[in-house]
Amino acid sequence: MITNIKSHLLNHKVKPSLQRMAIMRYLMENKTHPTADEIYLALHPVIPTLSKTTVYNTLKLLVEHGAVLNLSVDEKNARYDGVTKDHAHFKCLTCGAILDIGVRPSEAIYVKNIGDLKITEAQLMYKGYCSNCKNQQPQ
Amino acid sequence: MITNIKSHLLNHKVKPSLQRMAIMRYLMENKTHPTADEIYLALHPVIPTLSKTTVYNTLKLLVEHGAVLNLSVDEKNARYDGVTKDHAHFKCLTCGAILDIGVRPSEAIYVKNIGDLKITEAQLMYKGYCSNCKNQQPQ
DNA sequence: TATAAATTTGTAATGATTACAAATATTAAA
DNA sequence: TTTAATATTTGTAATCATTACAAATTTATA
Repeated sequence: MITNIKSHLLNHKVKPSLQRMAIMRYLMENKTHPTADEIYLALHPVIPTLSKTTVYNTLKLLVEHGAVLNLSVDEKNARYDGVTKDHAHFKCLTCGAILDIGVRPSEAIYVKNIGDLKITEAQLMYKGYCSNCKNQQPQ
Repeated sequence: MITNIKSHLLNHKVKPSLQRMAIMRYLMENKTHPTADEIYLALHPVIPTLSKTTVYNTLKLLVEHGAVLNLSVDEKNARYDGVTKDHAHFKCLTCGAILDIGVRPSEAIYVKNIGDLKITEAQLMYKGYCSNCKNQQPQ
């Protein structure tokens, strides 16, 4: 069951334009943690007028409004996740795939404060080898 | 007490050239998780012939040999940590400071495998507000 | 010392992201 | 509905971190 895209945006106080809905839908339907460029390449054939700047602007907007997660998993480019609920990520060191995994950082680590620090967010990032790659050498 | 730089490099099978020792020393003495550029700017006055390419090459080499950690905490540039033992990082959302904290991911999360995945590394990243910034608005 | 190998350097390219201003679409006011 | 104001999208040009590459230098070896 795919959540209603428009109401998801409205819930996050984002006005649901054509482009914004397409990008949000893409992230909700594709759990591959795509880059901005991957999103652009996928949507450009569907919305021929779409510009890459709009993809960047929209992702920034969606992240600011909490509708999308920006992952710092990739050294090269930012990656985005339409699933904002608490979860961890796994990056395969061989094929580079980034998978969602069902460990919830906020459950695993019950901290809101460490010393003087006020914690608002905990991203737990695993690296290793996925099932397809664990018998191969790293690239 | 500052660990001997040269033996640290030798332990990691890195030949201790002048430039490599200077970069390694900088990382061990400065726990600020500097970027490549910050390292270059700090060392260039001391080693006038130092080139930025050497800083990049050396950091890459040190990371490959496990002498330095590459953090994916910053969206913009890579950040490096001379402390390679298991620990977590905290990024202040106001001032951008990245602090080491004494939570050890591998202690906090006792996993070597999740499903089919073979875990070799777990980076736990906290975000929030540091003691200096927690009463201010985010930038 | 001569030669080979490793390291460092500088310049030019790459590639992700952003700045900016024009074009277009949407909304509100008259 | 037209008009004006506002928001959104677009394309181009700039920025900036990082890498490619080949020449220069240093270090190790014969």
